[in-house]
Amino acid sequence: MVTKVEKNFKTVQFQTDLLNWYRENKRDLPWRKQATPYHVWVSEIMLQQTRVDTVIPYYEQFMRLFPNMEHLAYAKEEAILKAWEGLGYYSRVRNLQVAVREVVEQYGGVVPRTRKEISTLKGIGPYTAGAILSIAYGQREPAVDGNVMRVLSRILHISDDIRKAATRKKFEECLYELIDPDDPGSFNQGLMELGALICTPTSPSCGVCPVQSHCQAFAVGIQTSLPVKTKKKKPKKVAIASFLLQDEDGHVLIEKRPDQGLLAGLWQLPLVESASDVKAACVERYGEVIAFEKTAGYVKHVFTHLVWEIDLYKGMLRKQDAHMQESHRFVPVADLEQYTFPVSQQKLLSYAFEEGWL
DNA sequence: AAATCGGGGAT
DNA sequence: ATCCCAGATTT
Repeated sequence: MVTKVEKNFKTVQFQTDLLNWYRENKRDLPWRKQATPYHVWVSEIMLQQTRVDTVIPYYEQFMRLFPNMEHLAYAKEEAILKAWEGLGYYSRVRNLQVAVREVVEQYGGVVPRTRKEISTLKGIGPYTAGAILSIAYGQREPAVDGNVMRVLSRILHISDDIRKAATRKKFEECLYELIDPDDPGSFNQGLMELGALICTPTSPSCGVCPVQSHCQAFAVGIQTSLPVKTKKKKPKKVAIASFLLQDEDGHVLIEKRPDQGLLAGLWQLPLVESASDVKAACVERYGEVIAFEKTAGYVKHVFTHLVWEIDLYKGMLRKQDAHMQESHRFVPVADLEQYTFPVSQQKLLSYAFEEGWL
């Protein structure tokens, strides 16, 4: 067997120190009340790239709406998207439903217990597989997220770029040696909790760290220069013209986005990207527009890899003149809340309400 | 290996 | 402004 962790590392003492601290200091989080595979699964999907405080209310509502795998498996897509509205990375909830259906229909309702099998499920990658297996099933499997890489890069003084995929594997190999054999779930959560509460990115609280004596970075005073992470390039700007188009009854035209790609399947005010002649673009798509005007409405919305700079235009469209497409719908203002809108669109709609246009 | 996929909070 | 967050999937 190849050893990844240095011989003089006091593994058992480290496990004890971490677990004692975790048991005393762990936060009282809703998904820790019931650690069934389904509860852990839902929480871990929501927590991907998303902060604990953001997730809590979504998690509680989601478990009320879909209390078990059968409920989620047979829920309508509109219902699961609505429950995810505002949380971001919407493919997560679609993948979750696909995977839950597979468990219900192919695995007899039992979440698979092996890394190999569970990893075939949509949306379950290396981290989530390890989290479910260790927390719900008590298996000695690593769960390497951003917290764990930061904590371990400091404790073990690992300087590999954590943005590279190979680096995550290196941490997993270390963890197969380090992980506590008696309580792997608490050990993994302890590492993450330590990263969230003590071993924070810019100003770690090393003075009160329960594993300070094990930390090689602290020993030489370089904890704040770890982990090493190459920075990524800035998002690209995209000019957007959004249209608030109402018919003679005051119904609003909304559009369903394609089922692939950015914000897939969510609803929005009709929009065009980088049009030189906005009114012409609007008329070409939807037919003759009355009282078309640019409003003072403007929304800047930042995604991970691009920035939408949205100008809001408004006008009236007669139902009989409108070029209607399958993806579009005129809806009464009171019905808007039934649809799932991304945050950028919620900002636009809020503005329209404030102006008294809706 | 690099790009895509949301949104919010801390610094 | 920049980084980070209990990452996974697609290209």
